[in-house]
Amino acid sequence: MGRSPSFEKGLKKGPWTTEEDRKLVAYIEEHGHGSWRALPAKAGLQRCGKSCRLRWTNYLRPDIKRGKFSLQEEQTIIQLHALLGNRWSAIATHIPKRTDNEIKNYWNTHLKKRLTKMGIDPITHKSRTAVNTTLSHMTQWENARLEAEARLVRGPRVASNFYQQFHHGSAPLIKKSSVSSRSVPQPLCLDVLKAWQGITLSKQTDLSRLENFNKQTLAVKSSDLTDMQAENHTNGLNISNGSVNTDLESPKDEGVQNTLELASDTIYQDDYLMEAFTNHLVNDGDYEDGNNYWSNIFDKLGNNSSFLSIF
DNA sequence: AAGAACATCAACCGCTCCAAA
DNA sequence: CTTTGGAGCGGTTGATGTTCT
Repeated sequence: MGRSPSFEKGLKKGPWTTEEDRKLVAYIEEHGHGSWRALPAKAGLQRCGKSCRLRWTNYLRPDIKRGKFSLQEEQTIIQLHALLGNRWSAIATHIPKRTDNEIKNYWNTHLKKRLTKMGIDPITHKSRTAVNTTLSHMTQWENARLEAEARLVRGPRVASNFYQQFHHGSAPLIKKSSVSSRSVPQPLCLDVLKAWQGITLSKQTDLSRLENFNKQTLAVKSSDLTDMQAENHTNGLNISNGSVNTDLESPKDEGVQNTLELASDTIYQDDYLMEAFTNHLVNDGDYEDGNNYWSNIFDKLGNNSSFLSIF
C-alpha cells in the first residue's frame, strides 16, 4: 500500500498564498467540500486534498475564533486535559470555535510550560511534591474514568439498557457528533462529571471562584431552567439562579465538602471534584458492577430534565 | 547592530479508523 | 471476510518572528 507523497505528484507544499486561500474558500462556499481528494482539481489548486482539508478546518473555516485564549478557555483546556489527556479533538469539541490544532499548539507552547513552572506535572496534573494520598485519589479517579470509557468502547447499549430500565424513555444516550461520522461518541463520564461538578460546586460558599467554569461546563440552557424548576426537588435536586443544587444529605456529602475545603488551587480544584464524584457515586462494591454504577447516576440525577439533556 | 537562542504556530507526516466495495 | 481508500487524529517539523546577549 502506501500513498504517494504529494511531492511525487508535483503538488505544492508549504505555506498557503492568499490566492490559494481565495480559491479554496470560493469553491467550498459554492459547492461544499465534498470529497477532499477530488476538491483540489475542481478548485484549481495544486495541493493534495489533505492539505486543503487542513487549511480549511484549521484556518479558513468561518466559525473559527482566532487570537489569544481567554482565562476561562485556558482553565477549561487544563481541566479537560487532566480528564482526557492528549485527545485534542475531544477537548476541542468542548471549546467553541477553537480547533484541535490550535488547542494542541497552545498547550505545547504555553500551558505545559506554565504548569511545569508551577511545579505541576503536565502529564499527570499532579504537584510534583504531592503526597501519596492525593496520588491514590487520582489513581482511583483515573481507574473510574478508564472503566467508564472502556464501557463506552464496548458499546453504547450498556448505558442505554440502564436508561431504559429506569426511565422507559427513548432518548439517545450517546451524543453523536454532527460534524463527523468518524468521531468517537463523547465520553459520558465527562458529561456526568460536568453535571456533578455543577452540583457539588453549588454547595461551596466560595462559589464565585469557579462560577464561570461551572456555568460554562454545565451549560444549563436558559430554556431548560423553567422545566428544571418545575421539577423542583425531584430526586433531591432543585434549581435556582442557573445552578443545580442538591438536597442530598449524607455522611458522604460532608466528605465531599471537607474534600473541597482542602483544595487551595483554583485550577486544580477539579482534582478534588473528581475524587468527590468518584467517592460519592462509586463505592468499590458498586463499581465492579457497571449496572450499579450507571443506575446510581440515573437514580440520583436522572430525573432532572437538564441532566438528561446532557445525554 | 548582529547573530544566537528561543517562541510560536501553520502545515506536514504517518498512522488508525471505518465505511463501502 | 478481506481489501481499499477517504477522512481524521496526534506528533512533529520548520519557517518566521521575537527576545536576549
